[in-house]
Amino acid sequence: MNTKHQKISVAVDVLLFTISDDKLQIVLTKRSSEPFKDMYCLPGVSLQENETPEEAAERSLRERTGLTDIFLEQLYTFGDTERDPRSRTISIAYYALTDPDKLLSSNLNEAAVLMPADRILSGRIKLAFDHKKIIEYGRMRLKGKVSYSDIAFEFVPEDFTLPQLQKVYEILLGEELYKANFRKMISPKVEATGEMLTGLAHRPSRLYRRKKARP
Amino acid sequence: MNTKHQKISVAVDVLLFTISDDKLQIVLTKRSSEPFKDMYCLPGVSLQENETPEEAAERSLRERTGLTDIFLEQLYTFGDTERDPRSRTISIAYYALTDPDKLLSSNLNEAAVLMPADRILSGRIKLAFDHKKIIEYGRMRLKGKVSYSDIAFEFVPEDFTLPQLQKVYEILLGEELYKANFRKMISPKVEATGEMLTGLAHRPSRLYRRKKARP
DNA sequence: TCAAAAGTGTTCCGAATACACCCATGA
DNA sequence: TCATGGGTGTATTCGGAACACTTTTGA
Repeated sequence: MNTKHQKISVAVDVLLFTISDDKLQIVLTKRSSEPFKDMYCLPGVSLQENETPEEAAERSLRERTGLTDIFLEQLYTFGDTERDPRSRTISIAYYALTDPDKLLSSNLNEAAVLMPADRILSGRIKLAFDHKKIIEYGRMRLKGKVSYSDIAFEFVPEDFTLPQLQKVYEILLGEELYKANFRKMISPKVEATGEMLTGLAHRPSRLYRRKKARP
Repeated sequence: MNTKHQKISVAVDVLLFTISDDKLQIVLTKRSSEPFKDMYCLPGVSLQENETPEEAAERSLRERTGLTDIFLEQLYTFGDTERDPRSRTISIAYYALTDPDKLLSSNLNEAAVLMPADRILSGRIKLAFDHKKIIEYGRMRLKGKVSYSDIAFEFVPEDFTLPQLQKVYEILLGEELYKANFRKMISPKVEATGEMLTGLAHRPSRLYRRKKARP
């Protein structure tokens, strides 16, 4: 805080993950103006003088997807000097997680779409700015966090079956898991609701709920 | 990126950890002007238009401690609206690690001091801005990373003994470790130099070096 | 009655924990 | 010769990986 006291633009971009269609998906919006007109990018806002970065991220989420009160965490701050061709802009990136039911039931802005993460990461879809880099970083973080935290629960509804939850873990980790071992690992964290999920051409599965306290 | 395109001040603050005197220590500088005149704070600079946040962090390190080429990683971006009483300023915080020998042999700026982390975290030393919060966050990250990465090596010289390295682990983790088990855990990561550290009133200890490749 | 997926008990293995002991030096 | 800390082998425990099996439904 001793050199020239410059002011620069600060964006807050949100990387909203969900899992639907057995794939990890990301919410993107289409740019309506230059630069990168008509290309997809992450939903973002410009940080206002009177709001915190987290509030800006919540605002971005609310405006684009109608979602509130979902998992939201700061990801990383991207500050390459050339990342925005208009003017020097840094981006404080956040990532958010939601189960797809919440996403579809809320009023998803017409300009927002769901895109499979694989399609973006394989480079088949080009994104504006350095947003592909942000997604790569977020994908890594997500994978890293699965094993030592409970973020996987953010992708399923309040009541879920263990096979559903196992599928979420498998998608996030990118590998198949053994059913018996997965259940042993997860069982201290969940409790049966007593309900069943029926209607499929095989044995019905119990519904579970995330266990609250840890006494 | 659709609301008012405001510009705000961006600081880059560096949390430089080292271990000396068997304690985790942090480099602080004393503020020479208002606000918070004469209080300690983290060394920081104002992000310039033509540099990345990482470059700014390196610049701050170089100016205050003369250190270059040490471990440096982005920590978190702090953006409370009231964190700087002068004007809206966000801080991109980085943390850096070094062994104390490098720190002392380099020209430590006269305004910079080493302060034990405990004294700051216990609240006995008041810091300017929200820098205590930054340190709390950095301390957590440091502790979290010890177990699943090799950051502990950053705190010892190139050649070190296993008891020295064990002490580093113990300080970072805040708990004592069993010698035999620590050695089994660490041995795949180190190789003996063949040298010994002698001169103490007990059996000399072998010197080790960090193993490079992982074939 | 059979395919399909849910659900469970048991063995196996390796890594982390705990324990017990020996070794080399300076004073 | 002994206090001090360096250094090492072995038993034990625990959790994850792997395996084998039973159960319940719709078609």
